[in-house]
Amino acid sequence: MFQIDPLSRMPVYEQIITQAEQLVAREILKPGDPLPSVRSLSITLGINPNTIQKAYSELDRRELTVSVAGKGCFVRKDISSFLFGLRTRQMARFEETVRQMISFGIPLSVVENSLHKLYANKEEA
Amino acid sequence: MFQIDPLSRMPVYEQIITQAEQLVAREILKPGDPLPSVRSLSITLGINPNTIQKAYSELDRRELTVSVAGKGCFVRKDISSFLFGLRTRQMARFEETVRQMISFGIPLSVVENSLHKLYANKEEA
DNA sequence: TTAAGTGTATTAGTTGTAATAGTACACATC
DNA sequence: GATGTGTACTATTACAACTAATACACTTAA
Repeated sequence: MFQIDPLSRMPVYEQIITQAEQLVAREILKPGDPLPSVRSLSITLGINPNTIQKAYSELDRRELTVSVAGKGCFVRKDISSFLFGLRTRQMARFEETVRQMISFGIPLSVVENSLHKLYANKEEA
Repeated sequence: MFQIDPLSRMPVYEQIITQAEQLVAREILKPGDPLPSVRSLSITLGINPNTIQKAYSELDRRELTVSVAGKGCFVRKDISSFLFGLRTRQMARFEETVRQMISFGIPLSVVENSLHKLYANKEEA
């Protein structure tokens, strides 16, 4: 369910955050579903429990999950607020990327071409 | 000519690299033009000379500049190789961003809309 | 020739973040 | 009561970014 690339520059806890967000966005994880427990996931991935906890805390803060002592960490029943925030953040990233393309003089036609090609093959993603 | 945001998560030397690339891409810096000297820029920005040197070394490596001991650091006469690499790297970044949009379920129409709006206002960038 | 200004190299030390390690506490469930 | 859950805390290690200080080689111009 979760996979860590130790060679990536992205911190492990960020990798977990990103993957959890994607699992929910792709509806593999649905509202009410439990995430692996802090300890079990730490064993599965071979990393320290504190690192998992750091990721889960951030997921709580982003209103994707609710963690309850003694029970576990669950995807929120209402994730509309999270999904809105996720899309907003991603659109901001996209706009920043496009502004760079413009400042680098990359023509719109080239960008459009790439965009359509990627969306055409969206099954593969 | 260069401005550093100390609050940014981006390392100072990367900020310098990015800004130099943009200055050349926007033709504010042209082939043959000198960059500020390591020492003068370090004083202007209030940072250590070594940090500037690290940025300039990377710019040399990316074939944007040529540094000559005793003379200075200059934009290469032939920057075609650099510009090609720059566009290639930026396209890769763009594709990664779009893949995330897809995995987050953001519709193509929304992305297209944003893209065209940004390119329509390209003067402002 | 000399002085000043260039890039370059080396070594050392400081700072901040990521991650680990170990322990302890509070809560829920059976 | 035992087990499994999230949470909290401190200490430690590892690494990258950055600073600091110094030295060297080269170019230019007085």
